[in-house]
Amino acid sequence: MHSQKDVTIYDIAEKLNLSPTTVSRGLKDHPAISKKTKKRINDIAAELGYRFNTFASNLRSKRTNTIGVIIPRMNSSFMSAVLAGMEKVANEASYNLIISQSLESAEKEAVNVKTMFNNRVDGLMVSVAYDTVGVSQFEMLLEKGIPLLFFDRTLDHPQCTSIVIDNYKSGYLATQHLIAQGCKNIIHITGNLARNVYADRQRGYESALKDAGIQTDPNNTFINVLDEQAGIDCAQKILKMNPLPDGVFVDNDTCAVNCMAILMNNGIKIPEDIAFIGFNNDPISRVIRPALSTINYPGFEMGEIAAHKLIAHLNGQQSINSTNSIILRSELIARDSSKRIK
Amino acid sequence: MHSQKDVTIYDIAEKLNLSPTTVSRGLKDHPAISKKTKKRINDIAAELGYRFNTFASNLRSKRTNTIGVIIPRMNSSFMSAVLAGMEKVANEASYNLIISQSLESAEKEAVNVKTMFNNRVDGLMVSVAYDTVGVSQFEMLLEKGIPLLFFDRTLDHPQCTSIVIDNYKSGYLATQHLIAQGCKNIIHITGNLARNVYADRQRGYESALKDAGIQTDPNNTFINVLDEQAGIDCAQKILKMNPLPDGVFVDNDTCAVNCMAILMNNGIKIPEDIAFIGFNNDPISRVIRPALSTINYPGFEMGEIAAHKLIAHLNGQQSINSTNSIILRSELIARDSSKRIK
DNA sequence: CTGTTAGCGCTTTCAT
DNA sequence: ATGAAAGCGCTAACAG
Repeated sequence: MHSQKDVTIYDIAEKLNLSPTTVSRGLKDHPAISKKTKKRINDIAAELGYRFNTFASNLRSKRTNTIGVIIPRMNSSFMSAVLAGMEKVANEASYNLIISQSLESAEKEAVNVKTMFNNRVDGLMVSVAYDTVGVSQFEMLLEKGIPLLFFDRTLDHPQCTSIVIDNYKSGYLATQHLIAQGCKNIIHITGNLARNVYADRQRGYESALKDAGIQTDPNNTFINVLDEQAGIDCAQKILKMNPLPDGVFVDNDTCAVNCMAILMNNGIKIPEDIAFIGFNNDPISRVIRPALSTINYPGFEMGEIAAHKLIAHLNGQQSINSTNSIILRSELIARDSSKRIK
Repeated sequence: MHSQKDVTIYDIAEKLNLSPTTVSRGLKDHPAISKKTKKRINDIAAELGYRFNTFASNLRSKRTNTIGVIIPRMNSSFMSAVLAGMEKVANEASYNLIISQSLESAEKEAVNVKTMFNNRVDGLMVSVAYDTVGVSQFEMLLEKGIPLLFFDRTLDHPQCTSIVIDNYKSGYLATQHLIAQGCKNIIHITGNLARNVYADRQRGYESALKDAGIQTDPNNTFINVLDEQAGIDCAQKILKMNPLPDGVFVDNDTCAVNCMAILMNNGIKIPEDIAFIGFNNDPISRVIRPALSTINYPGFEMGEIAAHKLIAHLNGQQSINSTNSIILRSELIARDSSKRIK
């Protein structure tokens, strides 16, 4: 079923009466090799159908020029933006990216870490799964000195840099905005409070209520996985409330629009009856009617900065550790779903 | 900056007075090794912080258990579903997947193919970029006997299997549905007609019109990249038409909803003035109002089947070639955006 | 059930 | 500007 024998640099060397060393250098565009020799090498390589053997190279050189990325899911425009930012920076520095998904499972995440570890990634960037607990699954990397960086959904570790937005402030601003529109009974739909992003937004939500003299109510915080079904479920839950809330802050745009759709199907007017604000500035927030107010999340920039930090570390220019963490700016985008005051 | 020396199977062997072979087998859960020895090996491995060296293994064994996937973009729910289906099947057969994006660029796609090639993927599954021309960039794989399979956006090659939906029929059904709703002046917003998916849908569109005795008009086919901006641009173009069309068939839901949003902003009523039907059954089609009629695309199933076919080939059970191509069923989902007849 | 030997294809080191 | 020698860590082939 399979291939004939592979062409190696020895085959090329033999054909040209050169050493394998010279061929290796020639193929890598090493400065010490003459232009002419390089051309001969490359011509023969093409003619013989030579292909570079990454495994032999990595085995010998003990480096892979590969950076691992583990994310919960590939499906949001936010994540696409992050990955695009990472890929841009990595490519410019001639690193490859290998990306894997935990599918929000801590277990799969641990397997992915191990695979990345065995694949000798030079460094790893992670946004942790919904239910990840502790950092022990990452210790093997740190013991070997492999730099580990968290972005968006982070874990605390003195040896790790984190790149986040100011989730506390974002939560505060979102809630404050609803209050400014006259909302007094505001629900927060959020995720696992063990995750920094949700915990910080919840704190921001609570602070904003407190600063406005509004009592916080634990029943007004809904915790779920923030997907489409969760949005639908929350809508059902809201419809049963008495009195109805007058404002809803959802930590994810996709979840928010699904929730809105069900409420509107049930005769609720948005923003008149219930004002909405989401999170992420997903493209969906712009096409839905009423357009969804949201918090802009600079994903591309986050990806760029994360990759940049990691590569700076690999080049010995800067260290990965918790003192180098970065908080990016996010901002509120007010659209029709929250505008009750004209 | 980096790590101490790596622990190898030799280190483990020495500690236990075993041969490296036995250790290698023990770590792999080889049946010929006693339970007891296996346990000793694994315990010491854990204690020493041993990590398996994929490169050495791949170099020696000349197989990687890795399947490459190249897709245009990671950002649609359709693609997520395809990848999830592939990953499920691949994992069950203990293959790893490496995924890369062409970002719709034929050039980047060719680079990705080369990288996959150098990484010795056992097989490759590709949905080609928007502007890919010819199959020459894939010839190196075929020459080495590396199986190549196309899905969704395919190329014709006798040695390659393709997994597609019936795009002709889908285009026909979508158009026929609009006609059945009373539309007589129907626009088709589609992509590069060099791509099978768009060419086939366009043929279906034309056949449906013809069968209904409606004259086809080249000006009624809009060709673009089908992203959000394209949807907006198409809306502007439609607004300038006189008379306005009464039906629009868009080959992508995301593009469709953006187009609808602009039209509605300009006072057009959907479906009363213009009926809409999209393609893919993206989640967005369900939350938008009016809900978007669309064509369901069985992405997960497509991913499963593609991976299954490729792995069957690698196991010598079945061959990858054009005679084994598969056409999956897709179906029309009628929602409010096209329902003019009650 | 366990061991010996050799070599996968490359790059590093040291030489010239 | 080029080369010789060695070895990265594993597993296949053969042996017992």
